[in-house]
Amino acid sequence: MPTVQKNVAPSYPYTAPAAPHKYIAHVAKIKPGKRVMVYKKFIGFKSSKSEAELLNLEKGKNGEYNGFMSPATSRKVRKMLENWLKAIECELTDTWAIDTRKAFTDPANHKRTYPTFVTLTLPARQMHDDNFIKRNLLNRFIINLKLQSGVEHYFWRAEPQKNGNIHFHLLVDRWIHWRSIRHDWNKILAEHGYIEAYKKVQEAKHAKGYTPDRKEYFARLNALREFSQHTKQPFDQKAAGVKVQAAMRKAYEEGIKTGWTDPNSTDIHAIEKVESLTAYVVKYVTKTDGADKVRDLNEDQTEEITTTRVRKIDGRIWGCSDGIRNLNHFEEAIAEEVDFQTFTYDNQAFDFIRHLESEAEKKNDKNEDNGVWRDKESGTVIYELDVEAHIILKALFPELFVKFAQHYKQMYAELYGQKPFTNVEQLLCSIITESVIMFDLSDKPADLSNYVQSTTLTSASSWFDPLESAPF
DNA sequence: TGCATACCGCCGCTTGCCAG
DNA sequence: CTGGCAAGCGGCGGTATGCA
Repeated sequence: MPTVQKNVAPSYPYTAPAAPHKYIAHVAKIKPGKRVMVYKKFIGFKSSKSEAELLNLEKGKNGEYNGFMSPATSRKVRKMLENWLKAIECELTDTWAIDTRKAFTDPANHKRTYPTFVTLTLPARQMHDDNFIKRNLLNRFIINLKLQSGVEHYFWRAEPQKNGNIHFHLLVDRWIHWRSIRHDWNKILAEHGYIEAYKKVQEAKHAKGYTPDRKEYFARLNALREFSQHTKQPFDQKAAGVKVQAAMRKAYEEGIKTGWTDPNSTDIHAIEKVESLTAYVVKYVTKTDGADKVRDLNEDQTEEITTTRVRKIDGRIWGCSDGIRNLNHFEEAIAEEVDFQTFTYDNQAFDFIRHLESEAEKKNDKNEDNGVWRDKESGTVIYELDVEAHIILKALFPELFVKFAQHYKQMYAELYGQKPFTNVEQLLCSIITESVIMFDLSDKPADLSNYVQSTTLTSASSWFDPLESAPF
């Protein structure tokens, strides 16, 4: 390996070190959703810091954490969640049938890894500081989920509510009944006085019989509207209003029945399609809370905006299990540069990008970018597709689709232990019947499922790879 | 001995900028 | 747009200490 000086960027024209120095140049990154990205990726040396950058790092030392999620962090979180949820979806839906709805409504699947999105709130005015609540309430709750419900991986996000209370969004990987969640959370709340406080407030409010709260009504209505917007479901305001009123009335009756000891302090969103869930959850948890706005303003404007933004959360604003921290998107080199000579691959990743290019050209909309974002300086291109990337892959580039699918199968195996891949056979079957190109499987055992099950999955190379035998 | 608290090291979250 | 980067620092978690 040639010695490459660290922290010294090569000047251009760059004199490449002696062979075998190389770096991968153009990489196609295929995301779980509708986005495909092509960018240059260096391997072999680190870039240096400019003086301006070093100066800024110096400045950054004095900077205080502002309590908001930075754009950089929200990107990081988005990446984590996208890939985690995709790995679970991949396992749940076997062959990635387009209709994932069935998989998510089938109770049989409730025993498997299954994403559940929970919101935890305080039913009374916050009585402890943020870190106390995270350490003693949220943490306890997560530990309980792990012990009782078999939750393995989780992600949480703390946010201020409009009323100033801290509240949490929690994403876990097991199906859990809402009643169980509410029971557990309320039990923890009771130990810290929140149930007693809630009871007092409610009894005072309804001293003269049922007195619905206007604010609560509109808050609930908005939540419903927001969810249908994100999931692209039609929204009927009247019907939603009736639904909310009924729910509030019912909540009152429940409150009376339980002596206000079982507040609706938790909320679970129904999951019908994981695609919409991912988008919804990611958008929900990576909100920057108007942090960008605050940063863009000059000093005399800042005060005005400051009064309208929600208070800052003390300490950590998000957390997750270690396992999902470093999940990566699927990427494949489409062209490789060795000593700055470009070699173009004759592979499906290359063909796929060429296909996206020609599709973009076909659109030919005036004054439109045709769903393609380009940066001429760097050569980075981002394709916004009309459908999920894997749908195109499955139909037109099966070889690449298998690699993409394997990426998530592998990810799932790493997250949830070594399990027999009972789905690989189905996966292959679906590709073989649906796609134009056939795989040559003649030198593999006839009974694929046995072969696959008897193979341990310690690394990517140790398990069945149909491409190795494919004569491309 | 068992539990609670204190301490401390290290992990990981944060920042803006830049290269690609 | 995305990923990588350095380094401060909050706080997590493991370990030492204190105390009954």
